[in-house]
Amino acid sequence: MPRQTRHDRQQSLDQALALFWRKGYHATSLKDIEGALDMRPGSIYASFGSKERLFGEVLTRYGRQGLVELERTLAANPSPLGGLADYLRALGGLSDTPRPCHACLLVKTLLELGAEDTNARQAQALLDGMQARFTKAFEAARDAGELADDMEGDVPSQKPARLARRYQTMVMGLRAHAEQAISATELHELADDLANDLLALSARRH
Amino acid sequence: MPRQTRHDRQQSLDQALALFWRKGYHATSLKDIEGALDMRPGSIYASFGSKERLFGEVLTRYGRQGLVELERTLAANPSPLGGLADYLRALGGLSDTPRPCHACLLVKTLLELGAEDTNARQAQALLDGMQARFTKAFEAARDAGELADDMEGDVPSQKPARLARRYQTMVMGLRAHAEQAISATELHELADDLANDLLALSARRH
DNA sequence: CCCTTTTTTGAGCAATCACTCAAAATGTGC
DNA sequence: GCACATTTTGAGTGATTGCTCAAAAAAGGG
Repeated sequence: MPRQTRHDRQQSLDQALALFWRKGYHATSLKDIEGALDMRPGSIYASFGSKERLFGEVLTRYGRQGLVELERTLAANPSPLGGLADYLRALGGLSDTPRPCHACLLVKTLLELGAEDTNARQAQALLDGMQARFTKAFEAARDAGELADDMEGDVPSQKPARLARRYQTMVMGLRAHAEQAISATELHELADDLANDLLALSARRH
Repeated sequence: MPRQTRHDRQQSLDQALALFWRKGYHATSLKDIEGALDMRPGSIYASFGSKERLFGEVLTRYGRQGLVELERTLAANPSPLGGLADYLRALGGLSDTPRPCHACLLVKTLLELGAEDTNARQAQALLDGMQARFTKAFEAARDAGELADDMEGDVPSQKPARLARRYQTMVMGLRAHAEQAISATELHELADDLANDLLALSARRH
C-alpha cells in the first residue's frame, strides 16, 4: 500500500497558483516555490516534473476555477444578458477581495510568455473556452429575444460569436485596468458602466 | 571636444525597445541586449547604467511615440468621436504591420512587473497620460454636440472622464486580444465592431 | 520490531544571471 | 605624429538560476 504523502497536491497547486499569479512566471524562482509549498526541490520535482509543467498544471486549475465561477454567475440570473452583466459587475468587485492579483492569469501568461510558448498556448486554449461559453450565453440571450435586431434582418455585428469577442475584450480590458492603481470606487463605476453598455444591447430596440 | 560615439543612442533604444517588447523584461537577458545593440556589456552600462534604467528609457520612448501616434490620428479627423473610432480601427490593423508585438508594452509591463515596481509605475503614469488625452477628446466631442444626452440633464456615465476610462478599457482589451492567435480578418472585424459601438454613442440620441 | 516501499531531504551541479573594471582602441586638438 | 580625453572591449566577478541524486526519514504490512 502506498504510503501517504505529507502534502496535499491540490493544496500545493493552490499555493503555487497564488505565487505565480502574483509574481508572474519568470519572476517566480524555485526558491520562492520551495518556500510557498514548504517543500524541498527533490519533492517538488518528484511531484510536478519541472517548473514549466507545474505552471501548466496551475494554469489548468486556474482555468477550471474561472469557468466554474462564470457558470455559477450565469446560473444565478434567469436572464442570459443579465448574467453576463452580473459577471462584469462581479469583476468590478475584484479590488475588494484579497486575491493575489487582479488581472487574469491567463492574459498575464499570454502577454509574458508570447504566443509560441507551450504554456501560453495552454492559456490561449483556456481563454478560447471562456469565449465559447460567452458565445453560448449570447445565443441564449438571442433565443430569449433579449437582443435588439436593429433592422429586420440579422445584423452581422450582433451575432453571438462577435458579441462574445467584444465581451471578452471588455473583460480582458477591465481586469488589466484593475491591475493599475485605481480606487475600488472607480473600478466599481467602470464595471457598472460596462455592464450597462451591455444591457443597452437589448434596450436599444425600443 | 568629446569624441563621437560609435552608436546612436536613439537607435540603440529602438533596438532595445523591439527586444523588450517582444520578449518582456525578465526574459530579455543582457546577452540578448548585447546582440541586438551590437555592444559589449561595458558600453551598455556606460550608456544606460543598468538593465532596469535602460528599460525605463525604453518605456518613456515607447510612451512618447504612442502619444504622438494618437495625436496624429485625432488630428486627421475633424470629428473627435470619429478620430477615436479611427484610432480603434488603426489598432485593428496591428496584425498587418511588422511590429515586434501586438499587445501594448505599457500593459505588458504593468502585468509582468506588478504595481510596485518602479518601471511599472512609469508605465502606469504613461497610461494615465493616454487616458488624459482620451478625456480631452471626449470633452471635445461633447462640446461639438457629438455625444447623446439620453435624458435632459447630464448623465454621469456619459461624462468625458468615464467615457475615457471605458475607452481605454477597450483599447487595452483589443490589444491584449490581438496577442492571441487570431486572424487579421477577425481582428479587423473586432476593432470595427468596437469603433461602431463607440459611434453609437452619438447615433443613439435620434 | 524489522523489512519493504515510497517520500523527503539538501548539498551541490552546470549554466546563466546582471554587472565590473583595467586595459586597449579610437577619435580630436595641436 | 603626438598627447589627451573618451569610448569600447571582454575576460571575469559573485550571485542566482532550474535541477539532480544518493542518502535519510517515514509510513504501512507482517
